[in-house]
Amino acid sequence: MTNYLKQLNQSQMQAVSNLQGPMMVIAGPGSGKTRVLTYRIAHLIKSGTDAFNILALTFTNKAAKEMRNRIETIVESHEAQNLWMGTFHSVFSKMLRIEAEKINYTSNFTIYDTIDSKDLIKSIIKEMGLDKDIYKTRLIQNRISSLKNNFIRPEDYENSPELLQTDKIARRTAFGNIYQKYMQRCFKSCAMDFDDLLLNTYHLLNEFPDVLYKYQNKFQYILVDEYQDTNHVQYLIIKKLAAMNENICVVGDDAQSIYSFRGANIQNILNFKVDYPDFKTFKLEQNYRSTSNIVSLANSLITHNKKQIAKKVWTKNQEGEKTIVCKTLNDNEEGRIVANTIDELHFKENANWKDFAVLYRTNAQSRALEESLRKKNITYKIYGGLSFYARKEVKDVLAYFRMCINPKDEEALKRIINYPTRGLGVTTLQKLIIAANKQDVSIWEVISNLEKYELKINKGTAEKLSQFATLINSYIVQKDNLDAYTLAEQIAKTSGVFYGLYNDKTVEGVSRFENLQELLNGIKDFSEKEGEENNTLEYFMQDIALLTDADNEKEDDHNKVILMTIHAAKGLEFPYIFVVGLEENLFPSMMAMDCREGLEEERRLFYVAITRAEKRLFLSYALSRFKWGQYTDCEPSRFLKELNKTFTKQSEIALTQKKKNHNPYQIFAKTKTQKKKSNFIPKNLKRVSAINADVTPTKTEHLQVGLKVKHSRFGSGKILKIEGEYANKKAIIFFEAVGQKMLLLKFAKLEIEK
DNA sequence: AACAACGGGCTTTTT
DNA sequence: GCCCGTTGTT
Repeated sequence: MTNYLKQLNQSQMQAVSNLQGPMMVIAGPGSGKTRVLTYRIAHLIKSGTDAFNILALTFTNKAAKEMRNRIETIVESHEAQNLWMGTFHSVFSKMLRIEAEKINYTSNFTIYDTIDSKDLIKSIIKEMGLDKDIYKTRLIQNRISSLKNNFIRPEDYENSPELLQTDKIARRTAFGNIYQKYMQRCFKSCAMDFDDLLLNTYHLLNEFPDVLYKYQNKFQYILVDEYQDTNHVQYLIIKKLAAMNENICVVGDDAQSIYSFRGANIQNILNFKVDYPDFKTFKLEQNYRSTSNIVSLANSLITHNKKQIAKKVWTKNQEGEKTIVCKTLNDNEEGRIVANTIDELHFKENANWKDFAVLYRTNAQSRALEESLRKKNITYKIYGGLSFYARKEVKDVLAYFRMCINPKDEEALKRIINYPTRGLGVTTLQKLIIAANKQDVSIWEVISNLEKYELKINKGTAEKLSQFATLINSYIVQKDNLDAYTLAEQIAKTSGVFYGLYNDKTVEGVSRFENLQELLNGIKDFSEKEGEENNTLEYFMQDIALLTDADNEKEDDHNKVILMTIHAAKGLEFPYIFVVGLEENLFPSMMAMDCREGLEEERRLFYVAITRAEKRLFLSYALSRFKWGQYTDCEPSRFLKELNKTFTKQSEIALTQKKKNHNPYQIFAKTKTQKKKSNFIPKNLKRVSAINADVTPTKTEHLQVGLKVKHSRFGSGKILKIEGEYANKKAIIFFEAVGQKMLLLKFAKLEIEK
């Protein structure tokens, strides 16, 4: 047995070493799921499998990257670079670029992001002369996406009386028409949206037996992470690919399924049993992440779900502190308390900023938190929200790049045809679109051959259009000869975009210009990093198309408090977790509450949130929250009642909002014992917190410079200096083990050594 | 074509 | 409250 296998427990070991045949690993939170996946892949490679023959599908690109690095370390070779590993979207877009011709695409196809696809749907609705209040873009977009994820194409839709009836009732009879037109327009633009990447992959494997055969042979071993969050099309793809060898290993946790809105389907777990009757199941139930209090708390919550696979998550870890549940007046106070507690823990427990994460249900909640953190000078980073590449100015420049890689890209063209202004306004664009639709060609085709398409435009406009075409063509000619940065810089400057933004001296304008600079810097890094073969703009665009903010981490972001939605926190872990906004209609969300499935998913989401915590967990809710421009009263979340009270501690609220010099530390908890013990602290300096509630403050009177002391964590040390008074009394101590530290004495629990 | 003024809707969650 | 899109004005 090789050395690296010794680092696994028995169930992990079994899951890693069972290489052949279909298998499912049910892995509780913190049970070493990623470990199993990485070691399993490493073990496959070590056992002689060619990395080229392994397909590993992960939930995020970041996870794939980290796993690849870890595998490389274990197998001690660069073999891991040959793995096909990444998200469904990135792996299959790679496959689609190779096989594009088969499905009548070209390999330079554009990937439309949500904004592109929204814009396209909007213009289709407008062109069709439909009422935009009945045909709401967002709704249509979601419906199209959901149909695609369930492998219902426009023709399937038209053949489904059920679906037709739904839209008939909603008076959206033109939906099928929109759906069809949307698909056609994407195709004509040589573009795929996120869902198309999956849909077309399945289409490719389904319609072309030779392609299927090729990849079935190639992927002798298939691994799927977060299997509980795969959707129907993803399921179909995996099933196809695995059909020949049946060496498929899926890993997941039904209790952590939180993406049903994206088409994720627990049914896939049940289907697995039908498709591979002789499959093996492995359960990873020992939690290595959290204290036993946190594990027990999470277990007490999830038992309220009816639908789940039986398993018992347990831990050998120490008991730890109880979870604190905190009632607050409003969202601002909630933010303030979170910020204060983080600040205090940062100091008291010598924690790094990056050890903290604040999790919330909706992105909108980040605002109050941000304000509080900023006031306390706590360095933080928000994940989610508007991604860098989604910013208008960035998208505008990228549209030029997209045009020179794929000039058929309609959404890119619409963005830049009159940016910067060149006298080609809406009227001209409308004429172009009508002509293009009529002849079933791309807009670019029309612009490139104006005389052929008999447009009713005047000579001046025709001249401007041909100038525009010449400009784009001049970029296209250069695209294969120049590296990404040189070309990008040239486009930015010669198109006039660069100077347009440069001359805008408003606050927003300056910020936009900075973003453009940042984009160019990013491209520069890319050009320098990649080899000469791969440093073209085309490769850069492929690289960024499927990136999320999480993949885009900057160096200086590494030690910051993290703010994100619970969805974004999936798969992550932090020593200190704050879950905020535990209120009815917010968490559980209003949208999800009316059906059992929805509510159970919200509960799983809360389960995910709780189980992110390693050491300490804080839950809070507000009595009032600023919503839609006014304060709304809130009720505590039903989930709080479901938690077993043995593992929580209610923090008493002192509604001191109106008091002058009110110190929020007092709010977090003021237990009765605390009041007694803290008598010697003058009132105005009383700084007490819940996290500290049952700690007796050190008698600081006897401490003086030169004394030898002992600290519970840092060991023996010598006091170098004492400063501050009363509760703020601090000592600089030199510890033999860890060096010099400044400690606030009331927290430090120092013992005097003789 | 560009800008100001106004009104409506919005909050789930994301590749 | 804020963003977005629409309308009206020059």
